[in-house]
Amino acid sequence: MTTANDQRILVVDDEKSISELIATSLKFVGFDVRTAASGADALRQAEEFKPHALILDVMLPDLDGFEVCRRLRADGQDVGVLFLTAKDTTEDKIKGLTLGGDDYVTKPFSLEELVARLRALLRRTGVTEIQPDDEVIRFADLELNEATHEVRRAGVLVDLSPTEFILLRYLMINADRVVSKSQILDHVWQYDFRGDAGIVETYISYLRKKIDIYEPALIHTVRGVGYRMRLPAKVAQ
Amino acid sequence: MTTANDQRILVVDDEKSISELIATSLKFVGFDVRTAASGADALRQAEEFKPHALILDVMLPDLDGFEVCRRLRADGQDVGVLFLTAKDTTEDKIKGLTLGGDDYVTKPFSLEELVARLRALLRRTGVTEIQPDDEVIRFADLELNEATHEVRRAGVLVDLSPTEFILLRYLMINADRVVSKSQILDHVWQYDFRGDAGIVETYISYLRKKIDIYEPALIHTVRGVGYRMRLPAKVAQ
DNA sequence: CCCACTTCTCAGAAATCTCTCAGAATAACC
DNA sequence: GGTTATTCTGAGAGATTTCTGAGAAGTGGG
Repeated sequence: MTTANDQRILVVDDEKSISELIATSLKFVGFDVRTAASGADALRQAEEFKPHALILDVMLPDLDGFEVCRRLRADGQDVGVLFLTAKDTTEDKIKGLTLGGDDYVTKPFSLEELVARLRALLRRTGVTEIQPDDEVIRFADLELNEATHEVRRAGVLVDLSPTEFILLRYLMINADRVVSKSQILDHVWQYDFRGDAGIVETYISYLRKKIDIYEPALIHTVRGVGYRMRLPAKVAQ
Repeated sequence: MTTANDQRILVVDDEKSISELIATSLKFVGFDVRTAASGADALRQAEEFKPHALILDVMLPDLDGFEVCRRLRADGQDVGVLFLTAKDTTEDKIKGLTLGGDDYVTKPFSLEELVARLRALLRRTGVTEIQPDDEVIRFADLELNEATHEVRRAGVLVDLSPTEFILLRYLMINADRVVSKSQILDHVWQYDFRGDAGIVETYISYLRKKIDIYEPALIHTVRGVGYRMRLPAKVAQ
């Protein structure tokens, strides 16, 4: 399911908890990951690691992220960059980032969102072969389009809120596998969410009311374990 | 979306931030770009790079842009030139010196505007294969003509301000995809704009009052993500 | 110099989303 | 069948995002 890609990503953040969180997630979905904790370190590692993309905190102890990016490019390294910014980063700093295909995500983020954005960036910067349909995830008669943000069930447009969209994508990516409520919480919600896993139940309920009003139901509860997106048919086990 | 074209553009400006900004944008939309920081440098590079067009600041440390242009032509290089001028450059000066298919853009510019003008120039100077309808962008019953700057909805002429026009063009070029407010800001507004992304909301509102008074509405908000131009309820697929 | 137009800011209204909570429903277990 | 643990779902408070009108400031034409 998680396509083998072997693309190299360099994650740069001085908070180790953050860079490791990201690194773990990215490795899990198949990327080849390294981390750096400072701008200088990032430049050094980029040199030899030749990453396809960077995930780069703009707030670093030495050089800021923009400077790192500038130097890399000056150096001829043509990598896409996904910046991490604090929510209150002034807009003019962020300005101009989306021009070369770069993008930014504000902290705190959800891992699903980060990965989705990273994939979109890799797609744009053309490191990977263009697969036009790459932006559509399908399961049964469910269809989720990343580029247009459209979701259809049996061809009918379904309107989802941002969280519902990310949750559904997570379920679809993990189709046929059981995912626990805490897994969902960890991936779909922002990493600083302090609430209780009960919210997942609420959102599953929202989703069902929007996409499982059609037959057959696709979102199934696995009592005591979590949820699983699947078709009914399966006879045994 | 970004058509492959492989046309060579030489960007000449002594402010590195400007030439890099332009280069990044042009590369992203598929041009083959080089930069030069002085008139002499420009002449040297033009010699070997054989660009299809130049983007040329008129204010250069050594030779001014017009002189560069003159020498290139004297040298037999038949390239189109898009001049960059300060806002207070007298118009006569420019008009007198821009021959044939040349054009000029005043600083600060918006990147969408720059790219559009560059494309128009390439079209005129015939470096590229003629795409007759290239100057009219259509979506549903909306029609935007680059050459005449006319916009029609359902055949009816709609009067737009300059910013509205550029914004609408950006939305139409990206029809069916979601574009974020920062993307819009980066592409449509002048690069020195210091305000916040809220202005995009205001202009979307202006546009809606001018083009979405007709049914069906074409400009749709994707909450939490951005805007998207689309027709309603495409049934299947 | 005035007028028309445009750009941009701001702030309140409207829309929508997030999250909590608590009782109802369901499944599991004895 | 009764009991307990788990999940479902509706209601609602509060937060966030978006929309829009009003007006200040800037620009260019006549």
